[in-house]
Amino acid sequence: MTSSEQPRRRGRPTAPLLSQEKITSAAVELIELRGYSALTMAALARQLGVAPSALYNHVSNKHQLLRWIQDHVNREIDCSDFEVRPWDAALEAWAHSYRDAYARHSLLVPVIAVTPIAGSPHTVAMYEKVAAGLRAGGWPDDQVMDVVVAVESFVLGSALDAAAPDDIFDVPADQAPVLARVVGARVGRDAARAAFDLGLATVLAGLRDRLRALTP
Amino acid sequence: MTSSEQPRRRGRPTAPLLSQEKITSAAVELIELRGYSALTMAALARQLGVAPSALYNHVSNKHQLLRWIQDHVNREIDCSDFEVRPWDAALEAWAHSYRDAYARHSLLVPVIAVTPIAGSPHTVAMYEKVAAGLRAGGWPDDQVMDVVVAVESFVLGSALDAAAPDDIFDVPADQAPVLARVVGARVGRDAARAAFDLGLATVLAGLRDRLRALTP
DNA sequence: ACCTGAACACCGTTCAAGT
DNA sequence: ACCTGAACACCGTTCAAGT
Repeated sequence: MTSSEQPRRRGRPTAPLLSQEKITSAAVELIELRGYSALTMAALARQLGVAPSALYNHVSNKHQLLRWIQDHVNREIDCSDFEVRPWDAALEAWAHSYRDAYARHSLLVPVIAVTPIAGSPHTVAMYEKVAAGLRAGGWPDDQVMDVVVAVESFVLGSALDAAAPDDIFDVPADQAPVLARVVGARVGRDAARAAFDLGLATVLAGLRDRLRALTP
Repeated sequence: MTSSEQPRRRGRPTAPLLSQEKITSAAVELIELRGYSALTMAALARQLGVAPSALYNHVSNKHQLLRWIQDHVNREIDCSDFEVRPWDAALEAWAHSYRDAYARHSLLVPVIAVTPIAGSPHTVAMYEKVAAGLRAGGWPDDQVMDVVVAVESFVLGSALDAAAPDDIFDVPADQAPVLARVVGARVGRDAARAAFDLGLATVLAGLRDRLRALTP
C-alpha cells in the first residue's frame, strides 16, 4: 500500500458498491423474475452481493424503495402522443399504456395512489405532459386535474382488476340466478380487458361531451 | 363427573369462545379504532381474550380473515335503489355508497379486486341486485358484467385516491409549470371528491349514450 | 372440539465495529 | 463514506399438550 499519491486518504478511492440506480434495477429484475412476494430486503441484498444492512446506507426504508420502483415503472408509460395528437386520442393511448404497466405491477397500485410525486422525476414529467396536453385541448385550468385523477382512478382500478382470476364472479346459479346468467353471457377470453375497453370508451365519450358543452 | 346423562361426553358442553362473527366484528372494531396496521393476529387475539393460536381453529389464515371483513364492509353498501329507481340513478347511488365504504377501508381494495366472491354471501347478494337492475334497465346480458366491472374499477381507484394526501401533486413551478398551474387552479377543498364526482357523471353520461345507441 | 404455550421461520431495521 | 455481522422487535403460523 503506497502512502500518498492518491487524492483520497488511503488506498484507492474504492467506488461504492451500491447506488439508487443499481438498487432499483436489481429490485425490478427480482420482481420480474419472481414476483413482489420475493422482494425482501434480504433477497435484494443477496442479488446485489451485499449485506442487508448495507442497503440502508442508500435507501431509508422499503417504502422509499417502492417509490423508486414506481418512478421506474412510470418511465415506461407512453405519453408522447400528447404532443402530437388531439387530447382525447392521446388520453386513450396514455390510459392503455398506463393500465398495462400497472397490470404487471399491481402491488404498487396502493403505493402510487398515496405517494406525493415530488421526489419522482419521471412521474412529474409524465403529469406535466398530460396536463399540458389537456390544457392545449381546451380544458379549463380548474378541471384539468379532475379529469386526470378521474381517468387515473379508472386506470388503476382496472389494473387491479386485471390481476383478478377468471372465475372471480363464478357463483351457483340457484344462489344468484341473474348474476350467474350475465356472467355466463360474457363471451370473450379476456374479461378484464373487455371491461376496461368498454369503460375507457365510455369515459372518453363522456369527456368529449362535457368539453363540447363547456366550449360552444 | 357423572358418566352418562349428558349428550356430550363429559362435563357441560362449554360453548366455544370464538366464532366467525365474533372474530370479524372484533377485527372491524380494531380497524376502526386503530387502523389496519394495528390488525395483527396477536392484537386480534388479545382483543378477544384468547391466545393467538386459538384463532386458527376458526380461520385458516389472515387472508381469509380479510375476506370476512370484506364481506362485512360490503354489507354496508347500499344497493336498494336498483329495485325502485331507473338503472342509472341506482348505479350512481351505488357507486357513491361503494366508494365511501372503501375510502374507509382502502387497504382492502387490493384484496377485493382479486378475491372470488363465492364464499361471501353479502357480496354475492349485492352483485345479484346490481346485475338484475342493469338487466331490467335494458342492458344486454353480455354487457352487464362489463358495465359492472368498469364502474367498480373506477370506484375502487377513486377509493384509493380518497386516501391520498392533499399535497400529492404539489411540485415546484419551475420544474413542471403547467402542472403547478392546473394543480393550483383547483379551488375546492376535497379534490378527491371533485374528481370522483366529475368522473362518475362522465361515466354515467357515457353509459346512457351507449345504451341509447344500443336500443333505438 | 377447542384452547394454551412454546416454538419456528421470516420480516424490516438498527447499530457498533471495522476500513 | 460505506460495508459487515450481530442483534432486536415483530410477524404469521404450527404443533404437541392439555381439557
